[in-house]
Amino acid sequence: MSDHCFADRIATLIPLTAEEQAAIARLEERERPIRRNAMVMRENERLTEMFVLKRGLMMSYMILDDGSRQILRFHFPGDLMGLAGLAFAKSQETIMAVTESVVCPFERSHMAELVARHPRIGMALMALDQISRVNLNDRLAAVGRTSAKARVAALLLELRARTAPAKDGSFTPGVTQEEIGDATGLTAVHVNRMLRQLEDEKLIARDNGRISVVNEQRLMRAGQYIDRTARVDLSWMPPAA
Amino acid sequence: MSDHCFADRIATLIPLTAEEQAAIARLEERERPIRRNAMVMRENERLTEMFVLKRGLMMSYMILDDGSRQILRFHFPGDLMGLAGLAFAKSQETIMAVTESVVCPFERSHMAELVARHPRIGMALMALDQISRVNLNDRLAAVGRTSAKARVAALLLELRARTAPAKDGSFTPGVTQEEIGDATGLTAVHVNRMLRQLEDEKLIARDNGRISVVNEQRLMRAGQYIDRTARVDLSWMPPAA
DNA sequence: CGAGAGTTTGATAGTACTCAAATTCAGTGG
DNA sequence: CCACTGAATTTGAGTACTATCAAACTCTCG
Repeated sequence: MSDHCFADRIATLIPLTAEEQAAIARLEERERPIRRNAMVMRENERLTEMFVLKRGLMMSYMILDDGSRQILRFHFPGDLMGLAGLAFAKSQETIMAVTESVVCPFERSHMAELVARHPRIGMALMALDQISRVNLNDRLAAVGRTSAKARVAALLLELRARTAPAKDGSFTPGVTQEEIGDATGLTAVHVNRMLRQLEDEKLIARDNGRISVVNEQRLMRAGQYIDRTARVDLSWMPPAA
Repeated sequence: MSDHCFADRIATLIPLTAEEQAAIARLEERERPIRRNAMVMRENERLTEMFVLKRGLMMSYMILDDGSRQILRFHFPGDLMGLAGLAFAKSQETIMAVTESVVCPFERSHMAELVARHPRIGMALMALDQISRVNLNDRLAAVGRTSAKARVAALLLELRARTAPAKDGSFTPGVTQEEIGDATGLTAVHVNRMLRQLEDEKLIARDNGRISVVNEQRLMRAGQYIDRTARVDLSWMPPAA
């Protein structure tokens, strides 16, 4: 299973005391299954909750005036969703399940209480959020300044990094080509052509939706991909009280 | 003067006790003047500090493999700079002065102590940071899904909103057309053409670097601009202890 | 087997880029 | 005070990348 609880995620950053773990676990007391294409949050809807994604794949997106969609972020198990709404009365984005998913909803005031009682968790939360912001920075740079092929290559690598790959190394992105396009600022048609090109150049192989990375080095170069996760450093954080 | 201290900024979100104000003020004890084009933080440089921008205009950017630049964010007086590095050992971005500026540097461990002692400030800090993230979301959507003209229009409106305009309503963006291009994912040449087009359509007027918004309604529509600042809501925050 | 979502391919159009050069402007030194 | 300089802006011509439109194809699921 690819279930992940939030405490596990935070624990990858800093060691947690048993008490802290228990406090975080209280955010995840309720579980709610979400069907494919169902939304847990809608643009302009009144905001009260946040969510931890327990299982599945979800995404945040915005719809523009002309009806086009920009996917801002994909959410993977263990991710906190809806933090961006912290300062707003209404949601700025829609959060939808790309595949069958399970989320744990909680009131944002619970988050406030948790942080008030456990400031270290608050700092860890901020750090976690900054990691996802850096990801957003990378995405902006890709969309603003790299070719269509590079953007598709980079997104494939990102999806692979966060999806449990099969033992042969292949993985199922779980997203349609249209979704890849909406995340990278391209049309579905052009995404398809870029995938074919990557395949023709033997950087990837495709078999009915499954994708294998054939030449990781070249694919990473093609996508100007940087793995930030290797460089996380929270050594400056004060130790547990 | 366009000086702004950080406490003022936070105070626009939530009321602060005198003690909280004093604690925040301690982050700003040192001031450092920064010349135009000077950097306070470089990509891949070891990270230890964060900054509050006291005066001037600065920006964060990344340089890609081919040497092109993506501006991620402009910083205005009162903004906290460098928070994105919170979880990393090395900087992911460069922060440079667009105009003469003054910053207040402090160690990130000071930030950790501040938040540990004043959890409410921590929450406010997170909220503040989410506001800037929503801005980044908007930028991504603009770059990914809107026309060149729309992106330039949106950026002009953003710059105007955060720059003290003259009494005739005109303002000086303070950025070159090349910088506008690097922020919006366009070339300087094309930015120039879009400005001319906006001028020809009487949405803006230009006079030697100064820009006046002639038809705000149409410019906002052209840029699909949404003013998020009006919708900030922190009423759920617990009151001061 | 039929239906619908998703993918693939072809032909054409259009937006934005590249390259090159002229022009304006602010600052500097003679 | 003026020529000089480099940065920034402006304009033109040609090109390339990506979008659009349309249709065929494949796969899954009921």
